[in-house]
Amino acid sequence: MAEPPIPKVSNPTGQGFLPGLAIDLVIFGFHEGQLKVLLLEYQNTDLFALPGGFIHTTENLNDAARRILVERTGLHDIYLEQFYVFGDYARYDAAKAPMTAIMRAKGLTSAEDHWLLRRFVSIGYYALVDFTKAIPTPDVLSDTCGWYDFVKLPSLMQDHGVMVQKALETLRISLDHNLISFNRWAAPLLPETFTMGELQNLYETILGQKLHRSGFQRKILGSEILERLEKKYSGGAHKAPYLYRFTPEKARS
Amino acid sequence: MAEPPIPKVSNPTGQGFLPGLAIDLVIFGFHEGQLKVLLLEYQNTDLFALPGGFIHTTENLNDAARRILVERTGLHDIYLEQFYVFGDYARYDAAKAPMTAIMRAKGLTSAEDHWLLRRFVSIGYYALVDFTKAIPTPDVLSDTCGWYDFVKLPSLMQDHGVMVQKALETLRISLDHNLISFNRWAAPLLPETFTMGELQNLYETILGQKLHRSGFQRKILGSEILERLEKKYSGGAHKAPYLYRFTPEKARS
DNA sequence: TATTATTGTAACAAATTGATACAATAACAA
DNA sequence: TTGTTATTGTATCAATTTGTTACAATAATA
Repeated sequence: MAEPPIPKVSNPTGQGFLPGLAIDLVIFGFHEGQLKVLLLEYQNTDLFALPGGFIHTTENLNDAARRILVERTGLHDIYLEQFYVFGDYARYDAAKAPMTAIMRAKGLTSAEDHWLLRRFVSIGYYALVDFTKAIPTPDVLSDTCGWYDFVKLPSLMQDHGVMVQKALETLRISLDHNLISFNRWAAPLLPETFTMGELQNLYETILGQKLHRSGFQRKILGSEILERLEKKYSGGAHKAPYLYRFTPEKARS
Repeated sequence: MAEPPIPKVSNPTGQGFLPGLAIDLVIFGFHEGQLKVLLLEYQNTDLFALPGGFIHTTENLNDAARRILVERTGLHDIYLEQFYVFGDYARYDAAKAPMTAIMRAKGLTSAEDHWLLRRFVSIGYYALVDFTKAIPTPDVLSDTCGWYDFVKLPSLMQDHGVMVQKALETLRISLDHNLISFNRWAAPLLPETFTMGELQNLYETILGQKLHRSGFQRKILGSEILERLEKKYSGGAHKAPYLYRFTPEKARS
């Protein structure tokens, strides 16, 4: 984040950006059994899209992903991970109509050779946060920026639907591996301390299937990523569950 | 592979290519317990490098990877898979010296603003073949193109060493999943029919560790990817092993 | 007809996972 | 106080998978 963001609207030649290369973000949101995806709507269009953007000419790719997240959604300090590059030529044609509409809505000339209408290869990054803690704000290009239920996503621009699917596959495969990273930043998936039930609910929501309570507890406790704290008196008419927290980095082997 | 390859040497502006975007290939070669990597040496330099190249403006990314493989190594019909995008800005500086040397060796002007000296983001693809069946031929840019033992790789240009490491990690994690794909093309890792021992040797070489014979057999037979054929009379003073082949696609569930 | 090397598989132990059961409570209601 | 209820932590046992060892089968060769 070395450079100030270049206002995109007043950048008719795409100067300062790596040409032909974009980043798109699939930000999954979780809370109490719900899975959502962060989408934005371009002004005066009916198009839903993933937040995306371009890479500054002197910027690391991973830094660009983080910057784009901030600029387009207002969210910051979120753990992002690469998952795939989308580079079919057919993306180009698929992008023309929606991009022209977006530009027209913005009052931009949609000259045939405008840089935004050229072919782009897009690098996909994904993240997972608590959507009640990550309140997005639309940027200057977007009407809205908000959370949409995964089970009833609106249809998305271009190949963004494919991106979401591929990101979810990656997330499911690597949930164990990335859980702590996802949780260490702003908008963590779980509060500082949480119950085993809350953690299991997170797993079940992401994986889209029920897990056996006993086996889950055994697996998680066996992995030694958790530290048990005092009990939580929830007010419910039942035994109070223990609270846990992720073992601080320094204390792990 | 719609377009004829553009001779790179006589392309002083990089026309016809997506700017700033490259593909680099980590081609692993296996044979009888040895693991190798395909490297090339640029003319009149001491630089070893991964085969790489650029993407035509109307070409699918995955097609570009296959074309680059053919153009730079002469190998064709090999299953390639994306594994990571290398996009740190520091790659830029790291590339300057070697690229200048390569260009000078080629008699090219190394003007500061030459397109090859600009910043590139590189998409990594990897593959796994039998290096005795995949005989590479150097292209017009390279002195040599050949197989190098993984355990004593020469030091590589720019961040190509990091790429090899990352590719191997990916290969190890997804060997089960991609084995049949790697084997279905030219230069398959195993002959049409092979013994269980040969398959186990492949696994041990890629994973870099010994596996228990009994357990390996159980796992592989249990996965039902193999069909047992007649025995192989090897000439050795011992019981003849069965031959196997991968179950043809159509016969699998 | 032994000998040797290697293979296929059985056999058993050890470890992991799946399923069920049950004791231990917080809160609440009688 | 004393049930009642819901939920948690864990024990228990079964089922499955994995790790290890053992052994019979058997080509080539001496």
